[in-house]
Amino acid sequence: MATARGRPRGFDRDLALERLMQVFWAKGYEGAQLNDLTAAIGVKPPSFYAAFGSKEAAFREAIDLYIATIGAAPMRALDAAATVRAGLRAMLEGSVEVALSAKPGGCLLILGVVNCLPVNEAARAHLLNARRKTVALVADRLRRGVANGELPAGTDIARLAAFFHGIMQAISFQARDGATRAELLALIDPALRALDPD
Amino acid sequence: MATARGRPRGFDRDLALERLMQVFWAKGYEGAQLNDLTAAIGVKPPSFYAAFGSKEAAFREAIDLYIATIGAAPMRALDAAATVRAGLRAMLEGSVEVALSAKPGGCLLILGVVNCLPVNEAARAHLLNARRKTVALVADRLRRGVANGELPAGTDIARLAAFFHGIMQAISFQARDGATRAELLALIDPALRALDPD
DNA sequence: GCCATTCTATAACTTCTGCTACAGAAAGGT
DNA sequence: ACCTTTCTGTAGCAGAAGTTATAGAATGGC
Repeated sequence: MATARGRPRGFDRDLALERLMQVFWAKGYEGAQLNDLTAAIGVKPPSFYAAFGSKEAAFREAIDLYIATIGAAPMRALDAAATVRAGLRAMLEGSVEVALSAKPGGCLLILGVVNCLPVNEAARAHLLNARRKTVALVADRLRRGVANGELPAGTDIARLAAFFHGIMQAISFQARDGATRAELLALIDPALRALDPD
Repeated sequence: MATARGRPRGFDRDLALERLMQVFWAKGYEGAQLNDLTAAIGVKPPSFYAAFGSKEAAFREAIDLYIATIGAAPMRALDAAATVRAGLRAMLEGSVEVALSAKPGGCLLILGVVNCLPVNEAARAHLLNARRKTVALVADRLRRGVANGELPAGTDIARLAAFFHGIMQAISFQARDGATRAELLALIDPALRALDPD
């Protein structure tokens, strides 16, 4: 083990990353300015760059942290439930809680970069990739439902996965627009009708 | 009628506004830089400012034009159809066409400003207001459906209106993420299940 | 022809962006 | 004690953002 050389860092990097995540969550990638980021850590730019490399690298780390912590709960709920329907309901209810747990609300993976300058296309691509993984997890759960006979054999997995991901996007967007918990939860029942037999 | 005094404008203001709308549509409010806007008209900044006042004023005009032209078609289709179900289907299909009719896709009212700097909060508020009007139009159509007996008397109008607006948001987001026409249209049938009787 | 009026282009301004050169401070190695 | 290594704050970089002062060009009115 190489012992720590040089002057030790004056702040907790893990805690700092958590705060960076909060700032990116609240303001989006481009809306989060270096001022906001460094102020949230209580540190000057050189320390920020020494610890995280660049704004984009910090964003990627923040995204990974978000996926591992905040975003993981709804997807775990999806898998843990006994039935597909209960799993999707739990996932969507979890998404509502996530969307309300920060101001101004919504999912970082969905809202973090929507429009961006060409310079920041890489950050957008990183989020797009994360969203695709979300859809894949929903598809996996649906596939399990077909395998164990809960859903009919001819079920269009991709279509339903995209649909329920669409409901998550709607929850995020409406939370960002100031919807209440009751309003967001009210989106779930109509959506679950998509599982009804023909 | 006061006759035109002074040097006449060297470009067609209406055509220019249409091009500004296209740029805002493609890049969003903050993503559309003055460079892009003036280049799209073929004009230098002072002419832009003489004609439109400011970037934000131009955006508001572009939004109004979008609502009156592009955005009006789905809402007209909603009203023109014989039944609520057919109207909602036509509205959503129209939204798909709108979302695919420009690159990189999606609705200007939904995606034009998502994250923004505090300075640009007014532009965001302008779009938020336009979205509320969309929801109100859907609610009106649902109310007509209750009035003529097509929907049950106890129907939760606000809930369903928010839900179908959520589907429009999902269409916009997924179009922006590169979904095909078939994928976007596949969101509609599951959504219309929300109208099924209990 | 000359005036007032209005549009246009050149060129710049102010402000802010992400980022960094520099010098000093705080630690371990020897 | 001294060197190396690494973090820290001050101060400022180059570039781009939206916007505008200025001077010139093009029209109608008289």
